[in-house]
Amino acid sequence: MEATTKQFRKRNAILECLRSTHAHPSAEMVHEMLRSEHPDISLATVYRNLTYFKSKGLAASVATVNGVERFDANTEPHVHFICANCDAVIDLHQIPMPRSLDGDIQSSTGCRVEGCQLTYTGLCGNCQN
Amino acid sequence: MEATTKQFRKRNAILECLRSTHAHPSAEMVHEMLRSEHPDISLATVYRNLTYFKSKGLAASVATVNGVERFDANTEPHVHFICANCDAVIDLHQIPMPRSLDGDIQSSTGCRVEGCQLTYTGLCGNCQN
DNA sequence: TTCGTAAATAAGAATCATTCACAAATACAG
DNA sequence: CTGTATTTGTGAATGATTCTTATTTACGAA
Repeated sequence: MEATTKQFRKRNAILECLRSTHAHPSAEMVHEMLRSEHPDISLATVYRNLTYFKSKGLAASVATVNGVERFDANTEPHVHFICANCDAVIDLHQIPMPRSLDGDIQSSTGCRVEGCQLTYTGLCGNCQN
Repeated sequence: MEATTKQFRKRNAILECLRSTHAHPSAEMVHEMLRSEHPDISLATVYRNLTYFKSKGLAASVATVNGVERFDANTEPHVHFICANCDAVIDLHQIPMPRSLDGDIQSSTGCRVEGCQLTYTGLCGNCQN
């Protein structure tokens, strides 16, 4: 059975947790989410595996909010909105990534563009009262 | 005379330092730059005043590179390039801020857009070897 | 000037997120 | 079953940033 063989290997649990949410959790949040099912999981294990997933292209860090890194299992580049009040990180799938000027950047500055991050800030619906 | 009255008030020195560069320095870098002229300046003073300048709209933090906050005295929103190798933060004045879809974001998600950060990553000219 | 008060600072301790070191537990090949 | 490589928990270490406190400096009023 699947279930019995993964008494161990919390790595899977961490990735599944990341994949199960669109909240772009921090390491701390992932740890908290897993504590009910894996009461003995260590915060270091969460950090260790998040770093590992990043290196394998299975996860990405999408922002640093108040000094805390936020992760996403969706590694397709996409745009985010960050609420200045509640620190929510929200996907904005409807906004395109502005990559059409990469060539201009290269020719005018010599910089070779490999990635791009577009992040809007403001107040989310809930925090506008 | 101006010069004599500012034997003290390192606050001015910090702001002038920030205004004199386009390197988007970290607090540590500002501290380092000022140490020749103000040998006794404290790192806490640099942090304190950078926070103060942000609150007064005289400076902005433009990015977090490897966990380190980077500052700019140019508070006009503009686009940046961050070199993945040398951590340089470079202005890209030729790229426009993508703000034309703010209304779409508001209507489709309820999020009220107040700011925006567009950051490209890759290798700067020097680091391409 | 001299005093009193408010603002700014230095120094170092405290905090917080993240990483590291290492020993114990687990997986897995032979 | 045995030996080796991987994964993990624990707690210590690190590094950036903030806080505390006493000191210094600025500056207005008497």
